[in-house]
Amino acid sequence: MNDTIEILRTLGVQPTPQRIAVADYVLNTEGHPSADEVLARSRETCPTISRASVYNTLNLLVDKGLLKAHTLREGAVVFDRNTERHHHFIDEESGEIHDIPWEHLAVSGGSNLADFQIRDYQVILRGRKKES
Amino acid sequence: MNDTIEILRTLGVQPTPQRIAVADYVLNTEGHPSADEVLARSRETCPTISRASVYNTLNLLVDKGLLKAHTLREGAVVFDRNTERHHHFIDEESGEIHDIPWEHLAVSGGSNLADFQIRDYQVILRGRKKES
DNA sequence: TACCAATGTCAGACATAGTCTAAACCGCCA
DNA sequence: TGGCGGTTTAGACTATGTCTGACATTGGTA
Repeated sequence: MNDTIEILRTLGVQPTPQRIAVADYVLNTEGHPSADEVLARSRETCPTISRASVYNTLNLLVDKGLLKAHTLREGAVVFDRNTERHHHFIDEESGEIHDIPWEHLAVSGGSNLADFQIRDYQVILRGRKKES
Repeated sequence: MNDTIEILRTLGVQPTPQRIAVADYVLNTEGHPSADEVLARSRETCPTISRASVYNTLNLLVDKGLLKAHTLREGAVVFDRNTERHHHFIDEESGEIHDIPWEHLAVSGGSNLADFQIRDYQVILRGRKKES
């Protein structure tokens, strides 16, 4: 919470209660929430926050590089506090999205893609998470 | 066109003018059109077709396995007549989506993912297509 | 302290993707 | 002719996301 305020200040962003509520949740979750989920969670600590402020803050954090937006789900963008390169596993039953560390998979054969300048890539896996 | 009618019949689907217009376009394009693009193109041959019929037909073709739906673009699902396994390259300037043949890339390291039952996967590449 | 400009927030309007519904329509068969 | 499925249609509806213009808050300056 105090950390969150500090982070916002470091970015040169005024730490308003609304921004703190959004950042505090979204930067401290392992999940991949949609804007709607962020809105709901932010209202727990800042009940009057509006949809517009949530979108503003999320887009701000993406611009500042603290957050990544992925279009992994149908219908809604999800936000990911993990900004390092990584892959994604999507559980087709629960809809849950799990991060897969970059080192866990290797992609080879890029030399076949001479026509393309590749700036970024990731593997998207789908299936079911085993009970654990 | 006659082929398209035959394909629909084989699926046990009544070949109506609307379905023919949709299928004829979407099964014969190399691109990755959104529902909206399919609507516009279908109206060239069937001017009265409605949005609902386009969605109905597209979903029908997906159910029947003739088409795949991908959430690669923000805001809209795209349809892909290529139902074989393959990867995707997304041109970040033009937004164009290109198919990458399955054999052109290899993904290794799946043994690190013991917690997951993987049913399907693909590599998503982003960057710029070189002039050719 | 008082003021002002800049910055933020808010509700609601708007745009767009997609689904659903109820009525009309069509081809077929009696 | 009349009826019966299956199909299409316009429009209502939902949801995600952006935009706008009014209002609130903040920080700086005197």
